[in-house]
Amino acid sequence: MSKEYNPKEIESKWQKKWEDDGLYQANIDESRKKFYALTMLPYPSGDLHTGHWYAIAPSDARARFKRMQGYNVMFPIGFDAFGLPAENAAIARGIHPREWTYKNIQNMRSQLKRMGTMVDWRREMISSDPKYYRWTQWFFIQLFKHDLAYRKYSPVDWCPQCNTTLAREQVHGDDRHCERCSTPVIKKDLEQWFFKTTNYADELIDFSQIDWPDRVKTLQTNWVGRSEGADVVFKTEDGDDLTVFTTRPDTLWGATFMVLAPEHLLVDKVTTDEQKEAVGKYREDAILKTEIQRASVDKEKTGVFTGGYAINPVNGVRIPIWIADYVMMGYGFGAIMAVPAHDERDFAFARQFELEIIPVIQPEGESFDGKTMPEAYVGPGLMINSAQFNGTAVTDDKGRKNPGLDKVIDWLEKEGLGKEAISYKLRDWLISRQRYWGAPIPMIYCEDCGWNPVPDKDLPVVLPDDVEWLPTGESPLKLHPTWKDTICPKCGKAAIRETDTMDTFMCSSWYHLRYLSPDYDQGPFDPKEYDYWMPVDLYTGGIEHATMHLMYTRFFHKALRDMGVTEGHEPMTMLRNQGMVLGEDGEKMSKSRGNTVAPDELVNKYGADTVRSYLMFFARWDLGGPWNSQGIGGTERWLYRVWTLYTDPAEGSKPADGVMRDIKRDLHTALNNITRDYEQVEFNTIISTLMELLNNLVLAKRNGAANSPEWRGILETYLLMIAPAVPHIAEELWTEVLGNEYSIHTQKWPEADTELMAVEEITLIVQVNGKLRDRIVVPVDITREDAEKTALASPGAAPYLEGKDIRKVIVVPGRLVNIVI
RNA sequence: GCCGAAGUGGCGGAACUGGCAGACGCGCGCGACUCAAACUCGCGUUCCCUUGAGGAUUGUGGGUUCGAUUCCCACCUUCGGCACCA
Repeated sequence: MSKEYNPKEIESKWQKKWEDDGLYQANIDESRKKFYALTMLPYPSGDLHTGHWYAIAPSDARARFKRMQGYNVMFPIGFDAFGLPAENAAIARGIHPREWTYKNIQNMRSQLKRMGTMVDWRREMISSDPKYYRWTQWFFIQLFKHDLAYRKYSPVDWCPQCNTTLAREQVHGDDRHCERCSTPVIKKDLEQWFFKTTNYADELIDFSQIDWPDRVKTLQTNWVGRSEGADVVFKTEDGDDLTVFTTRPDTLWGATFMVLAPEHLLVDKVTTDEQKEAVGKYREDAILKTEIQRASVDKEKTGVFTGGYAINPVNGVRIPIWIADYVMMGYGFGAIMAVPAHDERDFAFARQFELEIIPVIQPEGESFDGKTMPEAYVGPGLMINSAQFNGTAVTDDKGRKNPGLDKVIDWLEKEGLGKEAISYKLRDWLISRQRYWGAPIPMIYCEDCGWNPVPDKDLPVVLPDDVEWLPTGESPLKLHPTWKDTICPKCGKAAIRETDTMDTFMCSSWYHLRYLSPDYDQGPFDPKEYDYWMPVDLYTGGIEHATMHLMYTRFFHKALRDMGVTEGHEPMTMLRNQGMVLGEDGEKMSKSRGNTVAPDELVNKYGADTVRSYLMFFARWDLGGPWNSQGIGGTERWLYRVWTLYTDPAEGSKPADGVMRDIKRDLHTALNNITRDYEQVEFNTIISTLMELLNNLVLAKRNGAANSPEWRGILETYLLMIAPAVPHIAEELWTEVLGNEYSIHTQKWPEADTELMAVEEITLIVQVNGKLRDRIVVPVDITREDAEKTALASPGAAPYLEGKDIRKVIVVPGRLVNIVI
């Protein structure tokens, strides 16, 4: 048999057979350990692009590896099918978003199948299906009933391009642009639905139960932005409470003025008649500025004195109240105590407006003078000018760990002047969207009864088909003549529906639960399936969702736990991120740049196995990198050479001396390394090890190995090793060439034999002063003494030793001898 | 400014306990095959020079060590995130 390798033919043949046989169906099997492998679901944008392949194909290889290891593996896929592009296509081209979406899904589904994945298609979910979003809506209602969803009127981020509000997480970069369309967002005052993500701030930064990349953990930790400190109650001269949050209560004695955000509620009250005009003007300017864009960091501080004064509760000192836009209404209380001696921003402000600066922390050997200090001092030291606390040590530590803070907070609490407090940058999740193509928020507003959820029996609240998709800034559902009219579920009187839809991140927060039982109608998922499959054992996807999807889904599970829906509170035990495949020019792939690589064309040209293995091989998976259209020839050649190895007749007669021993050692060493690399989700070295091993196999064959009775076993093991990465060629060679029983993908992953890995001889490295001088082949079990003797006498080292005193000889058994002179 | 990741040949990258730097692949060079080319196969390929039992070399500079890509300190560059967060 010496058939040519024809990937096109064998790939479609096996894909069909695998599907017909249901080879990859994942069913509960209590006798086997489960493994839930999950990759982030794609948005059905029309075509599967290289990024999809990069995310899915190596993840599929990893899932196949776990399957061969004996795990019952579920590797599902679905579509994140709600979202703006569908609606924009409707506006631009007059196609219904549903039609556009489902056509794309159909296309992408067949593209996905050409990849040769082990996806169990019976478990597919589509988030825009009513049978799916019925449960998205049900979850919303559960959150509402448990006080985790609420409605609030507040200034919110609005994307003028997408014509909808956004969550804080979906506003990116220093120009505060929309995550989807990159248009800078503006502020609007609107009443919107929020989820109480802030309830879980502390839990969200606890990663003790999960194995996630440090990068993601850091991003989420920074996003939550926990600060420890104290709330301190100042009084205005009128006697109103003016509470501030501070991380530095130890510097309270150095507070020489206060600053309110321009929007702060007390501004009007504290402002004196003389200052009214200036304050009013500043406020107007500040509000305008927020509309355009709030201040860059390095600009000069601006602000206005209100004319009012506050009393510092720790020492009774009267200090002026200013307003300035460097204080944000959205954080803490929208008001600060300013300690210019020990805060850079307050310092800059004080110098700008010639306000008093009183140092209250001083390192030993220094003597600060508020009038001459060149900058704020933020380091450790001893408290001064602070009454009974003088001499208390202040360190660099945050919160209670810092002795100065600890003592002052205790004292504040005892005196009733303030209390320990923690502040977060995390905001509640704004989920209302003024768009059509999303899950309707299942709430009804009645003049008498207020907001009530749609009764369970009326779910899903179905999206009507007959709407106009005009980008008006109002939800298209609102403009529908009848859809919003309904009756109040409480009193039965005429009422209206919520016409906004949900953020699509709501849909993707729980999709991994729907795969468990996509057709289940007694609840969002079948508890039996949940108990068996959850949690996700390995989740793979891009890092761009670190502070969006990956945070939302963790929030979701913590909320589900508190609502009694599930027990687990971490959805994904292990997370690994892939990088991005860039264009050959090193830039992000985009149609407008013309540097995209179409996976369909690659598959036509090379076959799926070559594309799969090249994606695993060409870069570190977690980093990604530029595509190289020449490089793919390397994995193509590898597979052709694999084919030749199995189909060309044996050479020579008998294996030469040591050939079989050497090739078995190579085989098992490679197996050992590949097993480890799969476990560690490091794909590039898997392929390079397989290539290297093939080179050795070719060599061994040339030296007669193919005439050994052991050769067949070696060939079988090699096929098992390549099977997860290149499933088609492995199956073809396994069944059609070796004539083994179908299917290779139900075979067991081989185990590395450590005895066969052992070597009898090693190359002893001889160094003189750490420099390589010789290599000598010696028995592996050579004694220290013999190794030393051999090294000292070695021809490479001897000349360097002549006439020198040998000070020391380091012998590392099995590795090297270092002679120090 | 703060937080994080990464810097190794012409390129992607490897080196998994501190012990042979450059595995594997691309590219390139030479050779075989061919009328010729492509494919394929074989050999070579870190750099430098005064070409040898030579020297240098993992972003830069220091340190620890018999020995450092690996550990420590300082700095530089690139990328990502946050950004007046009190």
